[in-house]
Amino acid sequence: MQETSAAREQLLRIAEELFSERGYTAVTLKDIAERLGVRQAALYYHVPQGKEQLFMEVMRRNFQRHRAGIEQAVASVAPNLAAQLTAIALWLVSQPPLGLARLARSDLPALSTEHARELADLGQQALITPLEKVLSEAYARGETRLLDGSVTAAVFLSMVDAVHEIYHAKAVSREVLARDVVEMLAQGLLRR
Amino acid sequence: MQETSAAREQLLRIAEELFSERGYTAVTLKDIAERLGVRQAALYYHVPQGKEQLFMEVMRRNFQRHRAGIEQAVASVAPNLAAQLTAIALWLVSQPPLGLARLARSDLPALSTEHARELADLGQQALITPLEKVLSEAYARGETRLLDGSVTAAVFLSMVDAVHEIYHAKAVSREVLARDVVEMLAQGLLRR
DNA sequence: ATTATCTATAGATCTATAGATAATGC
DNA sequence: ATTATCTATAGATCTATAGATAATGC
Repeated sequence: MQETSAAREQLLRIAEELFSERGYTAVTLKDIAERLGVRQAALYYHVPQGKEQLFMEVMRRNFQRHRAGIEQAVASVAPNLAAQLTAIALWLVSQPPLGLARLARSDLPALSTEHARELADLGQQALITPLEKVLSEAYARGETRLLDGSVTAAVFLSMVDAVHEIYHAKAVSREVLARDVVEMLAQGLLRR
Repeated sequence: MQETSAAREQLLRIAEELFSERGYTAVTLKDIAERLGVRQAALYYHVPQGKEQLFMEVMRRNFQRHRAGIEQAVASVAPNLAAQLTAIALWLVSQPPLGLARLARSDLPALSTEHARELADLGQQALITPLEKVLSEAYARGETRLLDGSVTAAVFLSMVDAVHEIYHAKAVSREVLARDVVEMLAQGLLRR
């Protein structure tokens, strides 16, 4: 692991904000340096291998944080699907947007194949696998119909990610939107 | 309207494929020219104002086609929410991925403010508004609980878009995934 | 001596323009 | 004459490297 100074920490924080917002290809090192208030070349002191290394470090932390955040969210509520999905959704909307579709379609193709594979794996482990677990346990408790876990997990993540988009246009907090979206998925649109 | 030749038509088709897959910033004119089998400079014969114009023309058509496709999908089935959403979903997964989140967060910021606004408006008219109509009519028929139409519309679109992602990883057709996703949303995950 | 920046710049890539060329249609 | 390409290249931008400078910590 790379040793870490306050300045380096700050760089990773800013880089995560920008990469999460606009993605790997749309963000330049100059954009990041400007936000930090330094010259573009100064970034290379902290990240000698350049932009791709910076993105990889940011994403590794990002997924690691999500793995912990989701685990914590699930453990903090009763073993009940709606409660656990709500807790996960609230965690996710408290963080920068995931943008998994953009990551897969725009960002990963711009990286080396090894790095692309690594991030795909980390995303799987941090996000899909924990959700599959929550879903399969809910099924075992008799809460849900039979579902394909990985499909449901991916759909859930994309719904929650949409909250970040909707939030820009609506005068409602992300928390309220997150709860609405989870209820929508859990209960369904149709009257019963 | 620009006059249109077979070669120009072909260019717009290829450009739409690439832009839909990787987004505005990640696709270069050279990428498009290579797929077409011509030199990068040759594109300027068909699109004298360059990359941004090309993207705008591609997206205008794209949204126009979706407006017609969704209208047609809705009209082709019984006035029943599940049926209409399924028809819309099947239409959407038969087309290149929308990637609305990437459009909003990565692509629009790279365009002039006028063009960004135009595409945001066209997306609203082509996708959100028709879905809101379908939802509010279903509510009027007593089929659904009370919902926020624009939130539900945005969530639906992001779920359906996720099908393109999931499809890469699963040995299931987009059509089957689309039906599963709509049923998931209509019925909800929980047993009743 | 180490840490964290800076200036300057090379090299690559990307968009866009200018002018030449070849094929087809009148 | 028009259509559709080409080669060549200017200009802008982006990543990355080299070497200088200033501040702090021993």
